[in-house]
Amino acid sequence: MSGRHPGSAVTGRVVEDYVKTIYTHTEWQEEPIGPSALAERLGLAASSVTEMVNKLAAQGLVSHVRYGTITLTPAGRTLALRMVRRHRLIETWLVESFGYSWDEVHDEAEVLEHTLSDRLLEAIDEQLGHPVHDPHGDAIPSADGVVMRPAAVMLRDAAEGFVGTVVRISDHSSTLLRYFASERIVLDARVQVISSRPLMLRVGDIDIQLGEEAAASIWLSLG
Amino acid sequence: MSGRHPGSAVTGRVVEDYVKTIYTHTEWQEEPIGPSALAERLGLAASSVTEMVNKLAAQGLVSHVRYGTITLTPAGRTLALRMVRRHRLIETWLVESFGYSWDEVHDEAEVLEHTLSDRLLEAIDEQLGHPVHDPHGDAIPSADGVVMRPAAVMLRDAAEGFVGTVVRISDHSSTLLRYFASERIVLDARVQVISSRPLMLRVGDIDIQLGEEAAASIWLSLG
DNA sequence: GCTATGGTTTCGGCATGCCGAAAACTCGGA
DNA sequence: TCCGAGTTTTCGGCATGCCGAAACCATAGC
Repeated sequence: MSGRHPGSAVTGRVVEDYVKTIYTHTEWQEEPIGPSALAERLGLAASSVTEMVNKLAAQGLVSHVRYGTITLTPAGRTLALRMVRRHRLIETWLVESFGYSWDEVHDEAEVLEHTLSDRLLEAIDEQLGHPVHDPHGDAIPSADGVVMRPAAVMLRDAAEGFVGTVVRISDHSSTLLRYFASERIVLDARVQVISSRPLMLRVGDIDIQLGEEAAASIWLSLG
Repeated sequence: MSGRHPGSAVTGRVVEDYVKTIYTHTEWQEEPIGPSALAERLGLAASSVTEMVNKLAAQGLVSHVRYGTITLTPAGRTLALRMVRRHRLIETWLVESFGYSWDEVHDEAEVLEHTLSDRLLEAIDEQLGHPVHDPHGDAIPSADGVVMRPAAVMLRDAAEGFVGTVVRISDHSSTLLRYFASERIVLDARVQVISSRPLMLRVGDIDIQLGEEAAASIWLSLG
């Protein structure tokens, strides 16, 4: 659009989604994301992603060397944190104020994170009492971009016999989320790793066997 | 877009805005809207409107004869009422639950009306106790498209000496809205028409002179 | 009845974002 | 070192919605 002078901060649904997705990929995993994984997450063709990433790079939100991975610049990270904050605050709000269950909030938050005004969002934050994590246990960055995160291990990597409380459950799959809830695997639940292969988890006095995806979806408190 | 089989109900921000604007034009005025007036209201070029109106007509939302005016079909009216309901419920909610003043809600509602899910909207309706009009006095259609509207005269058309209560204030201009508030011209205020040309209005024990635009922005109860 | 004026429509163009196919590249294994 | 499988990028295309300029129409006034 011609009405945008060069160098101005260009946002918009699409930019916001790319940047947020790039950020969340590295939130619980070290290696930066590549075009095909990003395309996968966004539900787009790889060619579309390459194209868009070039535009993001031109706007200084992302750095990307040809045939390499994609990382956020400080400006990109700031925008990403802003979007993550919005998403998680909205999820929390839907659960607290409207009785959504935590496997239902994702889609609605995905839309609203782009459309609520700052004013409304801060009013919601206020009403909620400035929560620091959402119903899944994911950290809610503060308005100025500070993230508080508890030390945690992924269940998959926890040693046999390890005892801890659940501090995070990935919201990647609604099905899994519902399953966990039905098995009493919820935030702050005390659990014990009985065995690693196959993975057996004791919750209360019940032992549950979990698969690969599940084991990569739960984080336990460390210390 | 290829993924849409012919004849399916196509919605989307743009369609929703056109249809809603066509509807609200005739809400307090009889003659149907023409392309240039519609373009004016939407902030678009007339040529863009002609184009889009053709698409709406092809989808059965609107009827339009070349060089003539634009009217809603039953399907179009249904969609329009849905959008009006959403807009006004959201405005009411922002005022009631977040302390927005009524001259501040419009822009936010303009965005959110397209993005809140039905579920969230109905939850909000519930929390508000199913209001039948918004903070300006505009009717909120019910979920099944029924509109309750009080009998009213536009202030401009009220006879000298007429006494009534304010049942509607047009939200067309924020400036005007703020002015009215400062003069105690609010919903349910009891007012008297002292003279017509120039228009003098008595509110409480104060007489206020109003201009053309103001006189076309206020409706008084009839009977 | 004719024409001028103003609203309406057509047309070519542009920007954004997406796609699939084909070309370009990387890197591990032989 | 060379090859090939798997990624990444390029390229032409498409859909949506918008614009301005030019062509078109309706009708009021003469």
